[in-house]
Amino acid sequence: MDRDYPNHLALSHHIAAPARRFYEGEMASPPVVRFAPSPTGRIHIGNARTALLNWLFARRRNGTFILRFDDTDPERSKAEYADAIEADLKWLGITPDLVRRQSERMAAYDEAAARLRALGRLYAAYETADELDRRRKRQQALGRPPIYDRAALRLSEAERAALEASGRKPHWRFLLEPSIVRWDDAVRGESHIDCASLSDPVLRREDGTYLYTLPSVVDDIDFGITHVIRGEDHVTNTAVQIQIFEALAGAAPRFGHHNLLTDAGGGGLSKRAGALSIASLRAKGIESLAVAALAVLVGSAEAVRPVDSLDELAGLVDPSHLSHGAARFDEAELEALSARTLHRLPYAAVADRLAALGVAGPKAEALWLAVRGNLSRLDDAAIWREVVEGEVAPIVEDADFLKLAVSCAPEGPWDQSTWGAWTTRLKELTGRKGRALFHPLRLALTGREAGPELAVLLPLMGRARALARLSGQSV
RNA sequence: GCGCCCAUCGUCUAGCGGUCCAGGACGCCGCCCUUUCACGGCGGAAACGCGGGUUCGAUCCCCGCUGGGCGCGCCA
Repeated sequence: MDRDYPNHLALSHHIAAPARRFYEGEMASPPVVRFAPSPTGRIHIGNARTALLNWLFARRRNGTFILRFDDTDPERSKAEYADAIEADLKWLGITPDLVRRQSERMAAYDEAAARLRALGRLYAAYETADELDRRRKRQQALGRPPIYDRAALRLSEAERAALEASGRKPHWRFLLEPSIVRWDDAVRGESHIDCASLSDPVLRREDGTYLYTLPSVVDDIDFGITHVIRGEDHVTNTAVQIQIFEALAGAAPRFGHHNLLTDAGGGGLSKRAGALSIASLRAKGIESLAVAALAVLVGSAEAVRPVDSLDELAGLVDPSHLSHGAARFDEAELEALSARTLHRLPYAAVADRLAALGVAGPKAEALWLAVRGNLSRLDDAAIWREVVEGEVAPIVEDADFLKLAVSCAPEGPWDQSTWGAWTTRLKELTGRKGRALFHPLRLALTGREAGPELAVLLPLMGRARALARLSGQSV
């Protein structure tokens, strides 16, 4: 890093000093990563994958995770979206160590732009957006790559003066060196991009505002980012950014580009981002732990499986174990994983959420353990609370049989062996077995076709309630 | 159109020239727990895109084709 680069914009006490060092071979100090969404909408499963990969990476290595809002586009950025994104991340279990906004750091970008200009790497260009658009289309039509021709560099002083005199304001482009930029990608290994095939990127608009590229690099430098983990839609940007990093700081952080997700049909995800928004998954009652697990495990060498915590998940995630091709994200698989996640959650992990559903008190844990294996969403625990201690309208399929069941009901108190003894007696009395024996009882006792084992439900339900329901009473 | 990346069971993948008549996970099917639905346990079916090379020998290396993802913005 340049010695003379001003340090005053760097994060001070928030981040341990060693974290400011850029990546150098094997990691010596805890990493600093960032997730940098633009607050122009809610996040979907694809964004969540990036956020989680960063968070889990930092978490496992005692690193720092920064949430950085790339809100340089004042037209589209909204504070409400930023808040919503933070809420979505929190639901996933991600709490940033630091939150920053690019809109608050204009001075730093001005300073960096001035340095690039002094270095001869930033030049004024006067084409209008329309002109550039037409030019691109013409190049495409001719079968040529749509690359900026650097006409601005060939302007004479007189031409430039005339343009300025006519009121034209320039936008500013970064002068790319025509080299092949190489880096060792944390996911994809040795990578390279030929910058001769790229346009000089516009860093600053004619109105003085910045595009994503420069602020991103400046922030990565000033915040001491050691690893940039992002989607592979950014690989081409990497070449450009490495050149800017080198111009500004002498070195670039380590990059890792994870594979992208497609929808169940194999198409790009952005089109149906709404359907797979974190908010919608949450509204459907999907477990956040399942969303997190599938988001980072799919498309990796690790088997998709339920986890008990994000820490456990962190142990399963490694950038080098991600595959390089797009992977399918199937919502049906998510729902199945969510159910399996639920089936193993200990009471302590869900006590608060259960209490909010009205499942609390001394019997709450026993109820949870009795029903969790049967749930596909946690909210359904409330149904079984109703069955066990609330009111249920029994379904009477065979009144005579139920009457017989009442007449031979064991005396209390009931325990887990009660059900077996009771049904064995009924079998002897009627010769019934299988579905004919159990189905009418389940229907009357719970009002439902399916559910947890009655042997465990019965003691929780109690003798009086059970007998009343078998008699057709709603209790 | 040009560039980058990818190509193994339905899906996510392991495989890094002989160890593969290809391993795991989910899903599916069957059996068991149970004399019910579900949960759980056990077992089974199921794949190397196509065509050329290289090699004694290709899933693994090279080329082409096909298919797919991404990029080529005064978006991020």
